[in-house]
Parts: sequence; structure tokens; C-alpha cells
Amino acid sequence: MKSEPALFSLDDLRAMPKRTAPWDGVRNYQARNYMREMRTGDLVLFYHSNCKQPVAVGIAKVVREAYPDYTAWNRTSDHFDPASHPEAPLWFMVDVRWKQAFAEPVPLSAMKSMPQLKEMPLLRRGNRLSVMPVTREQFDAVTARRKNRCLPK
DNA sequence: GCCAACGTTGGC
DNA sequence: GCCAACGTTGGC
Repeated sequence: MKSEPALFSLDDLRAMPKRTAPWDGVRNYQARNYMREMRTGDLVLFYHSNCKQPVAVGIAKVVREAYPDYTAWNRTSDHFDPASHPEAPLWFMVDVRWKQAFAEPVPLSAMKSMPQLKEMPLLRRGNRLSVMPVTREQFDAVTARRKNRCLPK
């Protein structure tokens, strides 16, 4: 899951009550569909986008499965969408809980150089989705990488 | 700040 | 249903 650290960082998630927050504001159908596939207990790679150094910063966990994103019904919300209604919700969100911050974040540039991540949707050219699937192998490769970052090439 | 890539909108 | 115009994303 991507977030702009200036708006909502992994530290911000950690500072929330119960270290938990709803992943609101997703207004893309594909990203929404990926969220609806998420299950309680699924682990999340937390990625900081649109900042000086884009990085995977840590891990969160899904603690509530998809439910209607009520910010879409709030006229004063930045994410207001008149097409969504309480009786027929258009947008959904999950709740995620902070789990871990990497001692050393894994930069996008490092991920690009890892052959195991060649197929990772995050690295696909022109991708703009804020929520994307990660395979177990990709997840393990990223989380292992932060321990091995000082190994010679 | 630039710009490529992509999704959405809306006229036809 | 096509597609040009537009807005947004996000790396660089």
C-alpha cells in the first residue's frame, strides 16, 4: 500500500489509537478491488511515494476486511464522491495496523535491482495504483533485503 | 518543475 | 462505442 509520507506516513499510522487506521480515500476501481480481496491477518508492505526517496518503510497488517468508505458520503471530505451512497456504497476501505518499521527502509531503486521483484506490480512501468498485490516471495525478498543491504554485490 | 503514463469524462 | 481532452500520479 502506498502513501505519501507528507499526508500519512508509517509513523502517523503508529501514532494512531491502537496503531490502527482505515485506509480511506481510495478512488480507483482496481485498487478498490484489490482491497476487497484482502483478508484479516494479511501483511502489508507500507510504501512511501511521491517524496524525495520513495521507499518501502515497514509492515502493517489488515485487521478489518473491506467495508464502505464513509468519507465518500461526507460533502466536506476531500474524498467526497456524490456517486456513492450509504445504501449503495461505491468505495471501500480496510483497516490496517502498524506492525513494524524497517531499521533501514528499502528504496525503490534497490527494489528495481532485485531480480526476484522483476514481476512486482509496484515496479511496473507507469503504474499508478495505490494498492497492489505482493506475492509471498516478493514480500520475503523485500523484508530480507533490509538485513542484507551491506553485502557486496 | 518536467513529463510520461494512465484513468476518467463527455461530446459526438 | 470511440476517442480527444483533461486531471492526476509519481519518479526523476
